Amino acid sequence: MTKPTVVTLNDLKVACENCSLSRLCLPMGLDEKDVTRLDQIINRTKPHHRNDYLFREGDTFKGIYAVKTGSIKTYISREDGSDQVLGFHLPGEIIGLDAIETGSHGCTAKVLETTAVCLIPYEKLEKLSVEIPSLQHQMFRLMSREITNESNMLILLGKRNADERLATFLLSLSQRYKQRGFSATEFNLSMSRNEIGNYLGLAVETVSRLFTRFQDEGILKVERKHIELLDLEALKGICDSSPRQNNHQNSA
Amino acid sequence: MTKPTVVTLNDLKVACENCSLSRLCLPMGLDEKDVTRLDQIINRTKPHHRNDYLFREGDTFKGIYAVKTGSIKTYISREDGSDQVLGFHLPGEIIGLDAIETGSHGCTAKVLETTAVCLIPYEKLEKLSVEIPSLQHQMFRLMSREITNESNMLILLGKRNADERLATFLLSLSQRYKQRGFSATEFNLSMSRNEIGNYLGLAVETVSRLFTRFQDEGILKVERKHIELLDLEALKGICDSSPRQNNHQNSA
DNA sequence: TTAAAATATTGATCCAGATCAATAAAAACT
DNA sequence: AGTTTTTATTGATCTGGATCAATATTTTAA
Repeated sequence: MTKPTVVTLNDLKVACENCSLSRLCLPMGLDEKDVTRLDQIINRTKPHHRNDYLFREGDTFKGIYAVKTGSIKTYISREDGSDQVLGFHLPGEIIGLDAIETGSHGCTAKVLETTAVCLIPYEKLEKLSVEIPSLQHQMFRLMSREITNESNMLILLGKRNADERLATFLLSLSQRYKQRGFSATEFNLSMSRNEIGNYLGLAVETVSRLFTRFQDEGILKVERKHIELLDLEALKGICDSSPRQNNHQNSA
Repeated sequence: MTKPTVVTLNDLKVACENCSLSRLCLPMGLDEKDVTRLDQIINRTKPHHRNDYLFREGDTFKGIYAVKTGSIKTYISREDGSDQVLGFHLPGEIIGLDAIETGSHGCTAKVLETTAVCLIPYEKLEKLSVEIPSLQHQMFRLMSREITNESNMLILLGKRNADERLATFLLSLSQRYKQRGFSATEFNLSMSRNEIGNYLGLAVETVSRLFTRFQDEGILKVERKHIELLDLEALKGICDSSPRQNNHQNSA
């Protein structure tokens, strides 16, 4: 509490130990002293604005980013102009872990709304992880979670129909907002219908029609970007409904 | 070279330093001394046979597995009996990284053909990674690569048509076999058509028809599980062909 | 060796969701 | 305020690949 270290007002605004997200973010599980050490390697910049790039495909990898406020989308472009949205990233989430192996970014990170991020320089982070076992532990956990998240998306894209995809997407946002202390049932979408469709492997028209239908069915209320989830149970029901793709593979 | 340590014949057969895969696997980038330390925590078991499980969904996470010989599939089951194959794993590849965060396995690993694996107990590995920075480095790299691989699958499932999916799959196998010193153009599929279809988000009938068509077009020769790739360039052409999904999102 | 079960192939039909098209409504410029 | 551009909605049509169905082949069991 009464640390003797001199901190400026500016530092106070941004330090991990004063950040409400630290229990979700990289500092999770670190003790006070170690958080301070981590803090010292982190670069904070002024807020980024809509359509800014945090990094682009092919950029040299400098470090991973933690979202503080706002939201980010990551996507991969193909030469023919088609994109694949890989994810939407909310406060407390980490971006850029896929670039560690190759040393350059394999996707582009674009700002969806005014957003503040922390840049954690990777080389320093790796050195510090050797010195702070709990930091290494947390890095392994974060990367492991990322792998699990992507596996879940593979199921979504490989096996689920349009209804299930959108319902799962909305519930995911709901849960993540809730974890962050926001309403689980009322929020604004920072991404367009097009981006949602792209992420979910659906055409924009399909997304639009689904929103309309879900609203007609009383499951939610949608007006432009504003969403109100009226029946979470119904949404959950949609997520794991139809038994399609009954492949008995080798049930041995 | 002339290490004074006493090793039994059995040890010799299996130690990382005598394993031809070490340049692909966990020991990559470690010096001789560190490989020996890593070796000491690794458990080797007798070969597993077709349809054995390495671990099942929900099992307590003990450690990660490195495939030595043979092949493994990982998949997630749903209560309704439908599965999603997450991957096929060849020698030198690591399985189980997704379980680090939760402490229990989120997918099942099933043996496709007689297979030898190394089990690397996770707690010991984490401790050792603090002591051996190059091991921590390699772990970060491996996990990062896993994230990249899964991103690539997301594109495949989200945006590519059936032809592109199968062509990409075959080329991936080709490259991975080549890296491991096997033929890039002739190999046996250890998985069924059903499993391929499941992995690629296609019906088994579609996979079967594609094999037939690719053969008719002179791109490959297929007989049951045996594949001969006759025209790698044609396959590559199929992988990045059609410009579908021309979404101009926000081209800002 | 034969029987039963699993796996693969091929053909016919169907449908969820893509694509095409038109309009409406916001947002961004001027 | 008006004009252009982007984004969203709704309807009509089309199609890639799923599903259904029948048969053939291979593997496993007995």
